[in-house]
Amino acid sequence: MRIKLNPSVPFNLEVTLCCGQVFRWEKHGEWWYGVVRDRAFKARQTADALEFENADAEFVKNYFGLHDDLAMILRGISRDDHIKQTIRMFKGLRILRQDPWECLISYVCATYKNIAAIRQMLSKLSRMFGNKVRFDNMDFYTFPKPHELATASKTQLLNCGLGYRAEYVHQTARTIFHSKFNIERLRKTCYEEARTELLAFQGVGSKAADCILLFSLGKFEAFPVDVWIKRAIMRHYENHFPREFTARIKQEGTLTRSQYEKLSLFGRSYFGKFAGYAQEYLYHYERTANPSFHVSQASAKDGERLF
DNA sequence: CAAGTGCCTTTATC
DNA sequence: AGATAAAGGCACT
Repeated sequence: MRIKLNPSVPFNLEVTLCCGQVFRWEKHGEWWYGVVRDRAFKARQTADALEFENADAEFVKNYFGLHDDLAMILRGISRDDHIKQTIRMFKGLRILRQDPWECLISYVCATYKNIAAIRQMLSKLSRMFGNKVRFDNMDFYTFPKPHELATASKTQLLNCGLGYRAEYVHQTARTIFHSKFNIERLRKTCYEEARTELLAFQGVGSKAADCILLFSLGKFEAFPVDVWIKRAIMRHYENHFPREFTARIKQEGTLTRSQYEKLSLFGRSYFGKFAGYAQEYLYHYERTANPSFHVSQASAKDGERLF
């Protein structure tokens, strides 16, 4: 099956899957393979279409955010030359609609880890607690359900490389399972309210909450601030802050809660209601513009480890 | 190749 | 409010 793409609907599958918003996609040959909820499916992009198998068109459009009017969004966030530069380079990067539960656990695991390590943790978690799905003569695994992680032992979680995050995942999974918490419900609440509810979970701080809101709950004003975004702001938007503030931020390693809120609020007010899109373009630019990124991509073993 | 650094930070405590 | 420490372990330098 295929979805016809035309130039007025920009989409770039490769950039969308490689920009660091999602961790479990794998490329085998020409195709990208992913597991979303209970279904394994594959997709590839040709000159004028998005081709896919084992999913219906509406599901694919929804998952890849093809309903978002990206051209309009990009016009809206084009506030200065730097963001325009990132858009020129990565036009077609879209924010996925991930499953909120998987997204929640993913970003609890993601704290203070690099992307390669995050991929490894989530892969092990799925292999150990998820269900095997055969597709194209390969084995894939669904992401474990709340009850599957709630009943996981501490030792098993540690074996997945979670470290001190094991406790957070355990706690959060139990809370969700026992209270029958419906994360999807947060789609209908406003950004602030949904954020407050997410922050109540163990292991979810400001940064993780903003990622979950942006990547799975349709809160496009969310502007997650990690080390890369902090660097991007210091490099290109320093003059939007008092000198004393930026001086302190550059010196210290980690952001305090109030420093985080200031940077994130800047993003929301400067870029507007689709600030989250701006964040992804800035993030990907900051990571790939760093020369060491290209070196590490080139030297990485193909297939399993990376993408 | 060993040792060091950094990582899409959060929590607990003072 | 802000400062401080601790938390594993993988990947890269």
